[in-house]
Amino acid sequence: MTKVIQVAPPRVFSELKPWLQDHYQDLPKRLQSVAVFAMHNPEVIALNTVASISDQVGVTPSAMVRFAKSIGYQGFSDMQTVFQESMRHMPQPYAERLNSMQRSAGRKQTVLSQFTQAAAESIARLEQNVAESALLRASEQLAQARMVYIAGQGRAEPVVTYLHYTLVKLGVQSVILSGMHHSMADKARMLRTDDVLLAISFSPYTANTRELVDICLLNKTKVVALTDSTLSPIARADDYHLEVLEEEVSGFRGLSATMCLALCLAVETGRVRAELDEKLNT
Amino acid sequence: MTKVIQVAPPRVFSELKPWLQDHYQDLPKRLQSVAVFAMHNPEVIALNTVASISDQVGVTPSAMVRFAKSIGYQGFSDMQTVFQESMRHMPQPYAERLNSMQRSAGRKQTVLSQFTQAAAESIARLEQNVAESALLRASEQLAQARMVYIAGQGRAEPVVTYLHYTLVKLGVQSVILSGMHHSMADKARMLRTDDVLLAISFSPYTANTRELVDICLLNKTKVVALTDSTLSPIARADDYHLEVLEEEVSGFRGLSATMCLALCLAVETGRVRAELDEKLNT
DNA sequence: TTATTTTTGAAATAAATATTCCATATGCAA
DNA sequence: TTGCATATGGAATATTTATTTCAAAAATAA
Repeated sequence: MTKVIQVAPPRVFSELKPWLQDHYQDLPKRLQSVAVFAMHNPEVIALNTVASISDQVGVTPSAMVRFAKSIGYQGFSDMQTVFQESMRHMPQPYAERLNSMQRSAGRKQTVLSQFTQAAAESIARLEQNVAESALLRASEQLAQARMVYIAGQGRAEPVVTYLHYTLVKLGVQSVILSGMHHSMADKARMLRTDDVLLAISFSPYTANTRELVDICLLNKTKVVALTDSTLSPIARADDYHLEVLEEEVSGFRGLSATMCLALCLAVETGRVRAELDEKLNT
Repeated sequence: MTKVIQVAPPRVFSELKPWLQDHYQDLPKRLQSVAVFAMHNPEVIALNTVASISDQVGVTPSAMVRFAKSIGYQGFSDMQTVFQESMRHMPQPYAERLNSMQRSAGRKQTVLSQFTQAAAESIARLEQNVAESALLRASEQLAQARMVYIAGQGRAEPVVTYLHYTLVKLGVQSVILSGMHHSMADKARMLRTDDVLLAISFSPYTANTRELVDICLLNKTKVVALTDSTLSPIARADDYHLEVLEEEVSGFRGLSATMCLALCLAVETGRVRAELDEKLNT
C-alpha cells in the first residue's frame, strides 16, 4: 500500500510550487513527468480532464491521481481546484499591467517591465513589418542550399548560434562561418554557387560581415540577410533580406524580436526542406 | 418541443458577447438571467459545474442547458469549452488580437504570427513571474564577483553568448566556460570562492551544466541560475535562480523571453557594479 | 542470482455531472 | 373565462470523469 501523506497539502498554487521543488527528486519517474508538466502548464491542469491531461503528459490517468495523492490531496479533483483558484485571480495582475503600460508616460517602472515592454513592442512591430511572403522566399533559398553558411558578429552572434543550433536540429546542413579563423579570402573560397550565406548584422555594421556579403554577391552566391534596417549595407535590392528592429531602452537593444524571427526562419526553412526532400523521394 | 437553432454557435468568447446582446430581448426570463450572469462572470462559467453555477445564478440546472442550446451549442459542456478557451491564455490584449486576426484573415494563422504571439505571451508571463527582487539579488551576486563564468549548452548557448557580450560591454569581467575544452575537473579548479557561476539550462537538462553546478555548490562558489523551471536540477533552494518559460509552438520553443531576461540581468548587474565601483573610489 | 518492495498500466468501479423527460405552471390570445 | 403555446422545475437517466484495484513490470536489496 502506498503511504499516504497526512500533512495538509498546499491550498494555493504559490505554495505548491516550492513544495514540488523540494520533493521533486524523491518522486517516481512518471510523477516527475507530471510535476514538470504541471509547473509548465498550470492552465491545462486547471481546465482539462484527467484523461486529456494524462494524454498530453504521456502518462496513464492513474499517474495523475497518484501524483495528486502523493502531495497530500484527496485526489486529482481536489488538486485541480487549487490550480483553478490560481487562474481566477490571474486576470488581476494582467489588467494591472495593462493599466501601468497605458499610463507609463510618467510612472516609474521596474527594470524588468521596461525591457519586457520594449520586447513586446518590438515583437508586435515585427509581426506588422515582415511579410509572410518575404519569410517564405528567404526560407526557400535556405532550404534549397547545399550548405548554409551563417555569419555575424557582436550582438548578432547569439542569433548566429541560435540559427545554427535550430537549423541543424531540423536537418538543414549549416556551418557557422564567423567562428572560423580563416582569412576572408579562405572563407570566400569555401562558398560555392549552390551554397547560401545567411548573414546577420546590426548597426553598427561590422566590416567583416559586409565584406563577406560583397564577395558572395560577386560570386553569384545567394545571400539571405537578417538586419535591422533596409539601409544596412548588407541589404541589397537583389538579395533576400528580413528586417527586424529592436526597441531601445536607455541605450540597450534586446534580441527578443530578432530571436523570434530567427526561429520562424529556421522552422519555415525546415518545413520547406522537408517538402523538397519528399518530392525527391517520389 | 423547444426549437433548436441549427446555425453554428460562436466558437470564441468575443463573438459570443455581441450575439447575446442581439438576442437578449428574445430570451425567456431565466435564460436572460443566465445571460447576464455569464457576461459578468465568465470565469465562473469556465471553471464550475452546472449545479454550482445554476445555484449562483438562481436558476435550475436545466436552465443552464437550455441556455447553451438556445445559442446553438450541443449542451452546456460544449458552451463551457468556449469560456475555457477564452481564459486559457489569459492575456487580454493578445487574446483580443488573436480573435480579431481570426475574424479578419479568415482562419489562417501565419507562421510569423504564431511565433510572435507565443513570444509575446512568454514575455508577458516573464514579467509576471519574475520578481524584481529576485532579479536584483541575482544581479548583486554577479556584480560582486571577481569573475563571472558563464555556462550553458544547446538551446542555452545563444543566451550564454549574449550574456557574455553584454556583460563585457558593461565592464563586468566574464568568461564563457562551456566553450573551453577543458575537463570538468579543470573547469572546477578555475572557479574560486569569490567567483560566480552563471548557469543557463533548459529541459532536457544537460549533464555537463548540472555537474558544474554541483561542484560549485560543494566548493561554496555562488551560482546564479537561469532556467525554465524550479524543478530544474540546477535550481537549488540555496542559490539564486531566475525562471523563464517559453511558450511552445508546435514543438518549438523560442528564446524571446529568455533574451529579454538575460538583458535585464546584464544591465542590472552593470548598474550595481557601477554603484559598487563608485563607493570604492570615494 | 533471488527475494522484496516499489512503480506502473489497464480495466473495473464509483462518483459526479450533464442531459433529457415530463408534469405542471405561466402567460397570452380568443 | 377557455384553449393553446411556451417556460419551468425536479426527478430519472445517460454520460462523462475520477478513482480504485490488481496483476505485471521495474527497481532495489540481500
